[in-house]
Amino acid sequence: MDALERFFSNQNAEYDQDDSLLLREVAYERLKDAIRHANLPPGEPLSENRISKMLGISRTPVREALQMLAQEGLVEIIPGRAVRVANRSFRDVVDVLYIRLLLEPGMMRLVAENIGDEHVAVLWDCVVRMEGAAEEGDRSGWARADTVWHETVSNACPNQLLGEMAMQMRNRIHRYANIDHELKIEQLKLGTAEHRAIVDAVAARDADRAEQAMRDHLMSLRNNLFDQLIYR
Amino acid sequence: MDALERFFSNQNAEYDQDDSLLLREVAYERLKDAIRHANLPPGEPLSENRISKMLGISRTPVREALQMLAQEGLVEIIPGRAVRVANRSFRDVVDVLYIRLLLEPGMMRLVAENIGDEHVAVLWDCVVRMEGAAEEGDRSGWARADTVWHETVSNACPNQLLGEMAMQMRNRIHRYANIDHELKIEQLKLGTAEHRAIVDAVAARDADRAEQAMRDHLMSLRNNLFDQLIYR
DNA sequence: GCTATGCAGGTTGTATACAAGTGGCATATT
DNA sequence: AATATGCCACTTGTATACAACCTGCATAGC
Repeated sequence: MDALERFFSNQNAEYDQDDSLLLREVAYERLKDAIRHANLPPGEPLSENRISKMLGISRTPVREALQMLAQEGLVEIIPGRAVRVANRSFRDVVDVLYIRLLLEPGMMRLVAENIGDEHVAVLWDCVVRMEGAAEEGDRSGWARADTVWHETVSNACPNQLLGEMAMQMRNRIHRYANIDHELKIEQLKLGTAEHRAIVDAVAARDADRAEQAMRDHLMSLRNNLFDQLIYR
Repeated sequence: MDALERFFSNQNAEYDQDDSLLLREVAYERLKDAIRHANLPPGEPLSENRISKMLGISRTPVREALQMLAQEGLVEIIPGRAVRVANRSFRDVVDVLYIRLLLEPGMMRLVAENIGDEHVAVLWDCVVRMEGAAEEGDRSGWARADTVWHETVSNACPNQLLGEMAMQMRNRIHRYANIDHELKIEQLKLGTAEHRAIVDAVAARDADRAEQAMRDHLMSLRNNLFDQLIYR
């Protein structure tokens, strides 16, 4: 029983009621979770046969789920030979961060101009949770709040496609770097402050400031990541 | 025999040697061409069964090709009910153009800093062809040169993912608007001049100017499209 | 004339069967 | 001992079979 099998047998209960009615969606969600949370090493082979048996469904929807994940860059399909957890390089992280720096400041501008009060409230709540988690050194709690924060922003973006693309880009980086467990406490605090600055601007519906604050946040993230990734 | 069937029976010869060895790739390419060049109206139903019979392959690779196209926004899958040529709205065009305005100036900066002389030569060649086509009022010739121009830029981008995303965004708009046949001659000439300005900057490896020239080009395109789309 | 019902054809979703190819290991051979 | 060879388990790719569902139309009933 390897890591993947263990992950699925532990988490069965949670998904039993996840009836999207489309098995490929179920397989997609479960595989995505598995790759992100089961610490599957890059290069780990993903056999369609084994996965379909683990999930109790046939190969067809599993195959389709794997192809979705491939288009998102989470898995790598070597035609006719194998399917593996994507082996992202340092270069990929640099590339994705460059794209995020192009997309997300512009997204934040739209968000600031259109966000509703409920979404602002969620963002504030996330910031509060991040502050608490940073104080307690709770990295995974901080990461969860961070994820909800970014999801909220993407959902609040009136340009739906832009929101989706931003989320996809963020997911790519997080998968590779396992950022959650590598940031120092002081970096969590700094990141929290940056999020707060962004929400400040958004709550004031100040598009210029929101855009710039997001840019600052991403550049800070880039610096942190470079430090982490270069010296290890 | 409907439009789709006619398209496939006319174009069989061209693709007989397109042995990607992966039937889903073949189906993908052929469907993509069909949607873009066979004037399939938005909403046109695409039956997996019929397509697989037309292409002489089974439903499985056709299905997978359709799902790829869905992720690119070219077709729309209504789960359990139908697959149709995507019905893009005016709003989608606005959204995609906003994204292009975020991505492509930044891409142009990278291109200007890294492009090789061969690519520059191709870009010049495209501009020359566009000038000729604009003079002669040859819209489809102009569109072909324009497409090659943008493909070349995307390929010259050292950030590969960024290049791919830019191409995808451009494809979305072109499918919806059928831009080729709607632009006025004067707009072709203006567009050509804008392309020339960009290549000028790129050839001089002037990243700032290239970025701004691309931004100008896209804003001009946006204005043209709005004029076309609003008043019809 | 109008509504409801049911049947028929077609659609997608899923499961399964089959084919072709790969890789690794054990064995045989030099 | 080292290398070559052949087999076997396993992989993906494709084809096909089956089930559930939806849609539209025709018919029956009011």
